[in-house]
Amino acid sequence: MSAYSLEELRHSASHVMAEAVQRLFPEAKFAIGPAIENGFYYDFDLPRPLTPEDLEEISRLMQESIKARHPFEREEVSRQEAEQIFGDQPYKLELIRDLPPEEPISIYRHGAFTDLCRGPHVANTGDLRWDAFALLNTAGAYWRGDEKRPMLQRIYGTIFPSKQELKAYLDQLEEIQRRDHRRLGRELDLFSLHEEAGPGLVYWHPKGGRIRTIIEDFWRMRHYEGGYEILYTPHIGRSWLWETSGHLDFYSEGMYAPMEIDEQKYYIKPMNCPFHIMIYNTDVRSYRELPLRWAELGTVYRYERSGVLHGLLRVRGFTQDDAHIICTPEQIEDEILEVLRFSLRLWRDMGFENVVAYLATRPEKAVGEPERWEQALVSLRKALETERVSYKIDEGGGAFYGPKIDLKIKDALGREWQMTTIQFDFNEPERFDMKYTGADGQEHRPYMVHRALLGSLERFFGVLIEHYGGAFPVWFAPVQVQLIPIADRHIAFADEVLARLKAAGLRVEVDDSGDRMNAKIRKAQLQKIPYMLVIGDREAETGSVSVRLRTNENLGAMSVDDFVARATGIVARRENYNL
RNA sequence: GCCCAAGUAGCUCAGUAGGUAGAGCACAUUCUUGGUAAGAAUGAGGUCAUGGGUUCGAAUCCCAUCUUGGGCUCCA
Repeated sequence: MSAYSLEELRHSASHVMAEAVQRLFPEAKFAIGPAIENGFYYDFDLPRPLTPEDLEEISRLMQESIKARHPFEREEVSRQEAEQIFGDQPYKLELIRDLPPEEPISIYRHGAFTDLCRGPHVANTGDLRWDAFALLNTAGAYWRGDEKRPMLQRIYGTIFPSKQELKAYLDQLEEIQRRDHRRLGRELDLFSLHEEAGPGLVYWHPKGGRIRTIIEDFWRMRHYEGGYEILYTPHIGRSWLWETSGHLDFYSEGMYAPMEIDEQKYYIKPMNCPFHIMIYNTDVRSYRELPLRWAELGTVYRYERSGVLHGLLRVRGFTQDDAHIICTPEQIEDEILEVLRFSLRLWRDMGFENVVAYLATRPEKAVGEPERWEQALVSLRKALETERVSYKIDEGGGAFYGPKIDLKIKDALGREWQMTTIQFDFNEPERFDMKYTGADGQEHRPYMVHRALLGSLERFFGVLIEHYGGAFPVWFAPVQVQLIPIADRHIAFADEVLARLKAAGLRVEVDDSGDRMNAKIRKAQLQKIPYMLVIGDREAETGSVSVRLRTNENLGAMSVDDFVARATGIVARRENYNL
């Protein structure tokens, strides 16, 4: 076992990889090669694009270097020496120029390769295991992440202390692929996207629609319980609305181009807030009415750059589970706390237990009085601390119009997804001149908070699919029960069972195809249907059903009533799994 | 938007000295009525992403466009 940290292993492996690339391309220019969360990468400027064969060759050369047991040697050099050593390496020269003058410049050598590097590294390339690393893929990456600077070629790889750990990681990557929502969306017939009909626009199929309905119904129920009212607003609005909100000034790149009707420009909405504000401003508001909590499943369209679209996770048309909370300064702490609680509870109900919060504070350019920012921040921080949510501070990461909490949700594979956002808005209340009359008879500016909990239904659906690997909890499952008559003569009894299960509120289908029972089971199994009820002579005679679970467990025969009691109980308790 | 790769039947994919396309699954019809993850036969199904070009001839070579994938940048 290695005594080195993963970081040391990975950073060292990136040097070994760079050495291999240098052997393959003597004219290569080197940029940077750090260790990252799950591995390492190195960026190169190369004379031609890399091919998969190149990666194999680079792997082979790396193995050679590891087996050759080159020691890593650290040396401190003067700035002048460094500039000489890296005289033909423009990216390294740029890095050297940007190093703070007081910091010593260190270089690391192993074999014939020398790199500008702070270290630390393993003592010897032989401390890396030749069978525990893998080069994963190549990609383009801008020098210093700046899209105006040259595009370099990046190679991603990873290394672990042992072969077993590498294998576990590669297995996990495979599992991620198996759970990919784009793949499951097709296999389970949940949704589709159509390039010919417009990229980034989602089509929900009947089974996806079922799940969406369940989510929406549950969402509405919870919101009414939580003191929200539900709004419906238009999908388009005249340019006046977007000029007033400021979106045309600072967000027009993200909006679909306007259409012209009666010599007026109409824009498809990228956000719901101005519409909610229109409703607020239909009346003179009193502090007695506040807080107002107005929610909408609002479908918006945003122009996302073509390269960023990704399945359901990044789309151009989506439905936000949006809400705006409008309240007085005195109410703000309670309201924020309540939103956070409400959100955490919703996530638990959906089967997500782990959340991490990010608290984003005032950026340099911002609107709104500092006292309001301060009060907002205090209320956000207090809510997180009261609910004992671990959080990180994102200094200056707030929007120009207000501070926010973002919640990242951890899925079954430990991946974090940014879903929930709770944001103050000091911009639009000003622009739309929102007010209320206080107890003092004076006009006041209310606080307004935007919040989207699931984020967008599309994105949430994508994460939900991957979280459960398509095996949805019974209360979500589009088909909960598959009836499997063994032969045609059993269809009549199956139809009877169908009627009884439907009457009990279960989503159930009969497989009356000419397939054999084995094939019917296989189909249901692949569709990840929680319950399969086999119905043959024995069951028809005794009025029972034979219950099989998608976990491959066979519960044997039980009466239809017993099955209904069992299944409806699990649905009512919203249990995540089907046992 | 940028770099690289890819686009052949509904799906997964084969099809390189350029000679008008193939498999498995799915689908349809027929036979089979079978106790816990694939019964059998037959059949239908493709302007090889789109538009140009080279050629006697293009799925195959070249160019452009669109889309998808892996990343980068972006995500007030």
